[in-house]
Amino acid sequence: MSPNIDELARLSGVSRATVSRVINGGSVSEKTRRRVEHMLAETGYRPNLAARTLASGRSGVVGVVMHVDPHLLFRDPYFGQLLQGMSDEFVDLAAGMMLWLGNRTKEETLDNILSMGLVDGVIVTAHYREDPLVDGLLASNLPTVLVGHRRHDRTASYVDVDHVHAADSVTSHLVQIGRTRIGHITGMRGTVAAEDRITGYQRAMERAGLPIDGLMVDGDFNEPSGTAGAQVLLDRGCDAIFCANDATAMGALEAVRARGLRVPDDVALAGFDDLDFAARLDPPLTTVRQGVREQGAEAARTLFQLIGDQDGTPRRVILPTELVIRQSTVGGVTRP
Amino acid sequence: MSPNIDELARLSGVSRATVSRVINGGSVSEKTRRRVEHMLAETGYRPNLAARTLASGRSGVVGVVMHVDPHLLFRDPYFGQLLQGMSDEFVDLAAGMMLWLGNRTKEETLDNILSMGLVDGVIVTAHYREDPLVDGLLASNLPTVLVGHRRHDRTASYVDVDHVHAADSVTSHLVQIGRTRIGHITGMRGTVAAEDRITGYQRAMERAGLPIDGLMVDGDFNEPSGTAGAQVLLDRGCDAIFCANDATAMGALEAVRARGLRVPDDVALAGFDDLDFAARLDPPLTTVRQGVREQGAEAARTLFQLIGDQDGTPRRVILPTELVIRQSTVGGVTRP
DNA sequence: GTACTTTTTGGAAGCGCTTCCATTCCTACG
DNA sequence: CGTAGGAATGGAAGCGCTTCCAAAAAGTAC
Repeated sequence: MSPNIDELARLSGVSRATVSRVINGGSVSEKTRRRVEHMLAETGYRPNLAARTLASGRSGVVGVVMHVDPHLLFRDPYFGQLLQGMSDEFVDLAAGMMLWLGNRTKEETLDNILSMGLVDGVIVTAHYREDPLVDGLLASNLPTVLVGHRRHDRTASYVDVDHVHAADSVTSHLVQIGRTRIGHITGMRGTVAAEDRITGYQRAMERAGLPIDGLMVDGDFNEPSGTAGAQVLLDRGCDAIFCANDATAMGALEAVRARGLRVPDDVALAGFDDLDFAARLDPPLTTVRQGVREQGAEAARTLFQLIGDQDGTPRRVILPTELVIRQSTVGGVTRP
Repeated sequence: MSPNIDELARLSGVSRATVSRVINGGSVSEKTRRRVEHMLAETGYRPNLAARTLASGRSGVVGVVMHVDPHLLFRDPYFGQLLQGMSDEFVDLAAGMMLWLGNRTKEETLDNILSMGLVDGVIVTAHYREDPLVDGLLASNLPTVLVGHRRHDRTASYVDVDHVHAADSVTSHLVQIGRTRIGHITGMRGTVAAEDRITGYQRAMERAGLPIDGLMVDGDFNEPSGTAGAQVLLDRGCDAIFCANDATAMGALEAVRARGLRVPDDVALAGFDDLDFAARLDPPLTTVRQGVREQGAEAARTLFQLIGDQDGTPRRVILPTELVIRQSTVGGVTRP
């Protein structure tokens, strides 16, 4: 169908090697370059990726692995946004993107990815502290960037935010507005995000000299767990609840409402993520903004640096977060 | 790193051709096969995809194109579910999946896909009646399956549901429960789904001899447009509203509530999609179930048939829908 | 045992590209 | 004017695999 490089060489009256140099930026005289480029445009020539990959060892295709429970995956806008951030950046970098979701066991997925060969590197979401898929990827010599990190990955490259610090700052905010019985509904235990946010919460409470016994209940990052958790915490007389994420906070809000309590007067509420809906809740939710799209884009850029470098020096990026204070904690200010 | 096929041939004491036959299922004697397979397992040999693609012209990688406004893409669970359905099936089919989202203009995306070469075929969401990306893909000789279809794609392969019929059946249901002022909040105009659902609505109304003047307002498949649309329709005295999808219905429900009206006593409400939340709404929403995951899986299978067949006979699949009647139209039945 | 099929195997030619190396062509300087 | 040195170019090898074709081996029927 499409002409091949030999045909193009013939048409432009140069050798196949020269055409390749024009395409890949080798040193070619201005005159020849112009001539070949003209022919390139004329024929609409598209290099064959397979041949190119075979010869050069680079495919220009990267993999993204989101091995997540199918029911959770796109319920939480987090993953979609992350994917979009990466996709955007890959387009800029002129790279193709392969995607693996969690259809099988992690071992099978790992095997699929490695069998595929082809990809120059992968980005993988690393949300759990223990994850054989992540371990396998790191063990293979495929350039790998984690989104989220486990403290013990000393040699891994990753992009993440400082969950401990962020959770500390939300909790401290709750302390500063005068709350003393501050509860926490955790995220899914075993995930780095959940555990680190717990650490941040505990740290802030300890510093403030406040007790935390019985004020922490397990959730799972989903709305229903927020409702259930809030019921428990309200029974225990909390005047503030820090929820592990916005979805959980939304659930908690429901429980608070159901008891006829007011937010923030009776109970202050805070979340984490700053998803779109957080600002539209009634009252608007105090939360932590972590630029999810930006994390995706940064992971993509990091992966490319990794692929570009021959020395496999790991690269770690911690992106900033921002405490966004809204009416769910500093109320009174009612919008007209 | 990994051994290549020559090394394997040497180790098993056969020719390179024979190893290839063992891997790809050519005719090989039982004895040799066993010997080679043993060596295959022993070395953990993984064929090089690029070389394979170059030699055979088949990559085993397919593309999925969801060129959708970034803000809409993963807000609506539809796309995520579709993607999961495809991904599941592709894993079964031992195929890799490349993904393109709507980061650029459709023309640029088209060019990206075609430049990539590599993919054996693509699945593309075809939601708009006019779409240069879809046109370009169909014009290229790359095997292409549409999810959703435009009536004029006579030679295209697609997977879709019968929106007209489904919308007709919801509307008829509203008629049967005795409503006479039945409004419709449309989906995003210009999309096939929106237009076809309008047609179904009109058809049912006409058959029932009911007027539709002023009872149709434009929406965009999103929640806010449901709220706005419902306000208009309530002003015009509707006693039932058929919303173009569940998200819109959720918005409409809010508007109805805000006026202190009861569902379904004062206003019956129906949606379309049967997303997870539809059953959990208060009252649970009458809607049309279209198996989105199943659509994705079916599209994947269809694409593989298309790739497998040399004759490019187009394949069209219309998946069934199901009217799911819940308390938002036949109320009174309150759950304990 | 021979002649003829049928099955199994190996040799070799590519698939379309990159890249190393040798050659040719300039340009500039002695 | 001759020649060294650098830039531009072409030739050719090779990336790892599939697949066609012919040769060898193994059956089959007489």
